Amino acid sequence: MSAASSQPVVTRFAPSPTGYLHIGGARTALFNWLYARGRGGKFLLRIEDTDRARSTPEATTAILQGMAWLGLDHDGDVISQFDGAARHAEVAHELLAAGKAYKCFSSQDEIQAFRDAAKAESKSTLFHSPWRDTDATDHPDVHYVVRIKAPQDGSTIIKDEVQGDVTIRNDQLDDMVLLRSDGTPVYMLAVVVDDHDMAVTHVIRGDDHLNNAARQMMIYNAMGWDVPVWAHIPLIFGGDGKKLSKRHGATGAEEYQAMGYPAAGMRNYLTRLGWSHGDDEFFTDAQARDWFDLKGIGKSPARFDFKKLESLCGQHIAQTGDAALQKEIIAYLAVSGKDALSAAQADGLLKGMYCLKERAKTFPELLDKAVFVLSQRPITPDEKAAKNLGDVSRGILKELTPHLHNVTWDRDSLEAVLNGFAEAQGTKFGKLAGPLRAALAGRAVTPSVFDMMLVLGQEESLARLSDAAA
RNA sequence: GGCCCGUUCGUCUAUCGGUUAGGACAUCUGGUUUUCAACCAGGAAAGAGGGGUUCAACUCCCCUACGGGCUGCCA
Repeated sequence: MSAASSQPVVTRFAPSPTGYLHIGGARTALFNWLYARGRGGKFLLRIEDTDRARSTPEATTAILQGMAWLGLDHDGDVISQFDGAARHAEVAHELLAAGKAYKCFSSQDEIQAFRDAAKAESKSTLFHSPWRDTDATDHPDVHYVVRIKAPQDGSTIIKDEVQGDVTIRNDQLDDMVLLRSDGTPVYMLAVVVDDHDMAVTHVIRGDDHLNNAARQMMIYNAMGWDVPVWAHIPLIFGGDGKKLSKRHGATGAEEYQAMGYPAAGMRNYLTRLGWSHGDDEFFTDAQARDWFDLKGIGKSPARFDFKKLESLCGQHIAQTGDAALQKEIIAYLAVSGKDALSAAQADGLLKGMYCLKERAKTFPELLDKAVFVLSQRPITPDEKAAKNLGDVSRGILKELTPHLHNVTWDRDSLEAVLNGFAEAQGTKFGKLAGPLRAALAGRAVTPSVFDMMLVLGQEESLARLSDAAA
């Protein structure tokens, strides 16, 4: 085991700024965050922007926003990998000086020709540079790349916390390029140098990097550096078992935010996707931090299931404090481009939150249940509600209204009055509910009639009732 | 092509050689109810296939099938 296990934990998330924060990347970030936060360690963020053609500042912003939404706060400054280019090159030169790397003068055309030929003959396409052991006096005066001298026999064992020990024969490793012919470092070098310099102890990343770990270990070994603890986690698939892509719907974190899923529910779902702690399904952030470990991560890819996400989100909404929920909903409205709430609406929403949050899985759903408190008089009933406001119903409402003028406006009194009124009419309260919903909310589906009256208050409730009865 | 990884109910998963293979989401049935949701009770539902090892295999080994990854002067 590496020396890293006895040091304070340092993890990092290292996305490429070529687009939004992919939901799979978000989970990788979450795992790193959870691991570090649960152990009093540090969670670092490094933007892998060495591919200048594809990297954009907009993408970096999108990634930062996605992480902010999910509450994944990182320690220290955001590090740009590109900024470290000189240091990366320095390491390559160090390796060159130590005879652990060499200058290769083969042109890309030559290499390509070799690979094409090898492929045609179904032979290994690993390129063996003829320059590995040539004397400097034989070097031509042309551009060259710097390649590492890969070990030629034996094997490399990746001790992975998720995948177990993975053995790769060294003859499967080629003398990979460290510095391009223009002198710039490649990614494979940059990650290793950065992870070492940042003192990263645990590398938790997608398993598409599993094989790369063996290549990267060549650099660690050549430099005499400690190898970090590896944890290569499986990717997330769409519901059909294929790699999660646009046709599955949302792939960007901000899309989930715009769809109105609460961040806490998202964290819970993403944490549980591919990781388990016995039978625990619903948990708080504090529990997640306490429980999260590498051993609990599964080895097979998991499919994204919106139904389960919603179920978990519903539970989180129900457990979140009213004021915090109101704040999150206001933020949701802003990012999803919907109309902002007026001060009165925000106030009403907060007042009604106690009964709204019990019955919504997403913010749009909650807002839909909240129309009664967000609307102003006069209330225009929708089609279904209108059916409950026929002549007979209006007559009943007209008769009922006076009974509500002198009651104490609390649940018990209201229930007593309405039930008594129903009884007097020779009917049951259930019959009254439809017209009352229509009058109070203009809808056929609403929260409890009593809750609405309580939230709206006596004056407003009576006004709406009179409006409808008129 | 070569190398590497994976495969338990529809889905996420538990199990770490001996269990009636457990839970959750979804689904079905019944109940409660003031609409919707929620809630309560119950049901159906799984070890990819084939060989070994063992008294005993979902669990260990091998092969096959299927899925995925790597094999760049991309990250």
